[in-house]
Amino acid sequence: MRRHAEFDPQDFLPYLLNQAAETLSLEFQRHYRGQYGMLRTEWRVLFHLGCYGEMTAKEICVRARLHKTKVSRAVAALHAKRFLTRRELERDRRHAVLQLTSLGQRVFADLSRAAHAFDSEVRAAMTPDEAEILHRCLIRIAAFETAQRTG
Amino acid sequence: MRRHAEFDPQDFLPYLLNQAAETLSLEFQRHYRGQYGMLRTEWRVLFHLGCYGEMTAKEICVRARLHKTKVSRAVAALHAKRFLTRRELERDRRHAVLQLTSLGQRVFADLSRAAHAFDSEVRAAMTPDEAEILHRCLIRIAAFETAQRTG
DNA sequence: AACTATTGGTTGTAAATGTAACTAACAAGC
DNA sequence: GCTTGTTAGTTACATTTACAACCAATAGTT
Repeated sequence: MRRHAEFDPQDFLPYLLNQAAETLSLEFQRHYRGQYGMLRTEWRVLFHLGCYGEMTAKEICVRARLHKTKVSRAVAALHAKRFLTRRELERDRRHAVLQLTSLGQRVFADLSRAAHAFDSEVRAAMTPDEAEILHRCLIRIAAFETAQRTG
Repeated sequence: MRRHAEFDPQDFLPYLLNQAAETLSLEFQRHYRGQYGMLRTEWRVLFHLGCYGEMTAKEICVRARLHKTKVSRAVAALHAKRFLTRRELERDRRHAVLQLTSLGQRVFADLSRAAHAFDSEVRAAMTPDEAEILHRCLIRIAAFETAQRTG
């Protein structure tokens, strides 16, 4: 083994980052998937609507950095579940403002609590200093290049 | 805006981690996808074979934390591209040892170089101390829970 | 040897995603 | 008013992935 080991995958930051992210995603899935039959994109959309209040699909695309087709389908699914309502603007009927229903808000509150708990659990694996540095680094990395996937 | 902002998505570690990971993945894709028409899983498998030398599909599953069906298909694709060979063990014909061809090794060398460069580019966005802490935290997070997706 | 369990790996099928093409509403220029 | 361009959002289709069932080889039990 390790014959050609020019470098260890574990030392390759993009790779490691992916492993870590996937680990957490898979773990948190069971909350929104198991309890509410939601998909990852649906959870993200709900999350944004819950955190920021009503907004249009386009705004969600930009904020959550999701492609508009993904958002479109997630919104349709959440609508079918009666988690949100869509209200067309009269001044520009292309826009539809999305808003959580009270059911949607209850679901958000529940998942939000779970998310908080999960976040704390992750943070417990490190010191406050480490957590802060991690946060800082991730913000920087996430800002690397954002152009083409917000269309 | 920010009416119900009980917490900002940006402060939620799993979420931020995902954003960062996705940003880097998408960016690095163009190397293996554009140049060699490879998929993400194919790149990962090639990467592991290149770093550690020959091994069986099962070993790749464990090391790379990929499901066996993903590995199976990636191996088939890499085989079709003549990037690797499979050699059955006589003592147990269920196992097949996988090994990069010289073509596969050249591709690995090229992508490995690109990966190194990319890694440096990411690291350039932080101090060595930060990079080390980031690395440490990610290792810990990646180890959180690994059971069910290595089968 | 026959019977069951386990393991490495593949294949079939349904669900999810990406990409491009599309519709509808608006805006600007003529 | 008509043409052209842009924007918000949807739909269609092809690619990718997930999950379960499957096959073949081996190991263990009797």
